[in-house]
Amino acid sequence: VDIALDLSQQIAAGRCGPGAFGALHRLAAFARYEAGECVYRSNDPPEYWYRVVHGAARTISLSTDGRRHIVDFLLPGDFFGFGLAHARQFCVEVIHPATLIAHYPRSDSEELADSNPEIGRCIRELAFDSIARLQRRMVILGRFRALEKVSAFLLEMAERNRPVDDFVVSLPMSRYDIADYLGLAVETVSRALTELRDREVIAFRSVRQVRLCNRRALDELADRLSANATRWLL
Amino acid sequence: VDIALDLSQQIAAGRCGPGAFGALHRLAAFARYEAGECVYRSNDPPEYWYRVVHGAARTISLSTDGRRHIVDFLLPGDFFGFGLAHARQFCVEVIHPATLIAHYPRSDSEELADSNPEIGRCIRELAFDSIARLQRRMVILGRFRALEKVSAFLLEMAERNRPVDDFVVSLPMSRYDIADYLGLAVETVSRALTELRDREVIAFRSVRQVRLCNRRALDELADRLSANATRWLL
DNA sequence: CGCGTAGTTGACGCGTGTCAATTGCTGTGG
DNA sequence: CCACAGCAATTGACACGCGTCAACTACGCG
Repeated sequence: VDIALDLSQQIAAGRCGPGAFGALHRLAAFARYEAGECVYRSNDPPEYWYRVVHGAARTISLSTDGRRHIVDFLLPGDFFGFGLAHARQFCVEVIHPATLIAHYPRSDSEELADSNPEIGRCIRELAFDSIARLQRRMVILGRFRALEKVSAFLLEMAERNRPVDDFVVSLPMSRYDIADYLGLAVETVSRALTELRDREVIAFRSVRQVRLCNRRALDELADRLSANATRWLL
Repeated sequence: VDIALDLSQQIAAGRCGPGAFGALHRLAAFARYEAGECVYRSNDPPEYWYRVVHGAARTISLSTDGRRHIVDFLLPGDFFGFGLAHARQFCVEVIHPATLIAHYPRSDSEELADSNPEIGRCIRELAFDSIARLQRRMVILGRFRALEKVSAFLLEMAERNRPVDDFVVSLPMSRYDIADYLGLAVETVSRALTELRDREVIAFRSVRQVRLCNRRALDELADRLSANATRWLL
């Protein structure tokens, strides 16, 4: 386990000093999962907060008729397990082989957050970031056309992959997962991707490695929420 | 301003003692808005946290082509303005006449949260609840059929209206708002509602007051995420 | 009373879900 | 090494739900 790399990742990503995170990290236990394994199921007692160290996982919700919806993808650096203090609504399953996940005992972490303002602030910031990300996803899901959704998805993944490469995005999840994430059918995802390939907006290095050839076109398709919508009255 | 009512609301809804909330409340300034007014716009400096005391508002995102998407409805008791510490992505507009909103200066509140663990924990809980709510909404948006979305929406509103009445839901927002919230066309929302009325699942007391006649049917339509999906392997 | 906006209803076409067939990839065992 | 199984991914054909456009009604306000 490369804790050093791990730590620097966190510090780079967050707004917390190394000292504070050190204290939190001392609470962590690490566990390794294989693809398909369950980190927790709905209704499991909420004993831990978690963080992905390496690999990838998905947060899923199952409806009674068997349909599945993926609520979030969890990539290295992402904390999860926050929202389930009162009722766990979702399961988390690992989707990448040899995924490493840090467990933080909930009550100890809460205490630490109470006694150490820096940690407390840090957790708040993490939660707020989570909210911001979910809200952005909300907008993507609300979009109508499949091409926009898929474009936005690729940009989201590119953004969250930053440490690796800005132009080559690796997709640790299957097309089915992407479909359930975007609320589309697998076939539609596939068609959208080949459409983008034909337009030479993206290219495939392999099935799960996409190169973004024309970022600008992608941005236009995804129609990144215009931060310049300042002049709106009403 | 009925602060007493307001406080008891908070205490009932949250997991925070009255003392802690009192300290937070002493920071609050209150402002009254008319329908259509803007609480903040994207890119405004993030000076405050906010809370709806009375009335209703919407969090919206505008795309460059003019389409609008409603990210969240804000009802009495809801805190907002959390997610924008680093970049404000959304505007918040009031949709109900004479809406009252509490402003909490951000830096003061942060300090208070740092120095008072009870407040800190409280804010965390609020943020976690927010996350849970957003995740549930994510599932609704991911659903395919319009009828399911609208049913789920009605149930969500019923749940958030609890103080008023479990069976009569008042909708402070227009059909257009509902449509933009669910990622549907106005006409589709309208059709779904009349469909539900014809099936005698709901009845209209007025255009914006819905009575839930057959909660069970509504639940089935919305297919509340089965908390009983315990036996899932994979 | 007349205007404007919100809401409903109808007709129609497009996008996407569904079903089915094909191809490609990966791992396993002969 | 190849054969085969099993799954992931793609592609095509078709149906249908929902977005679009348009007309009409209902309600509130000056």
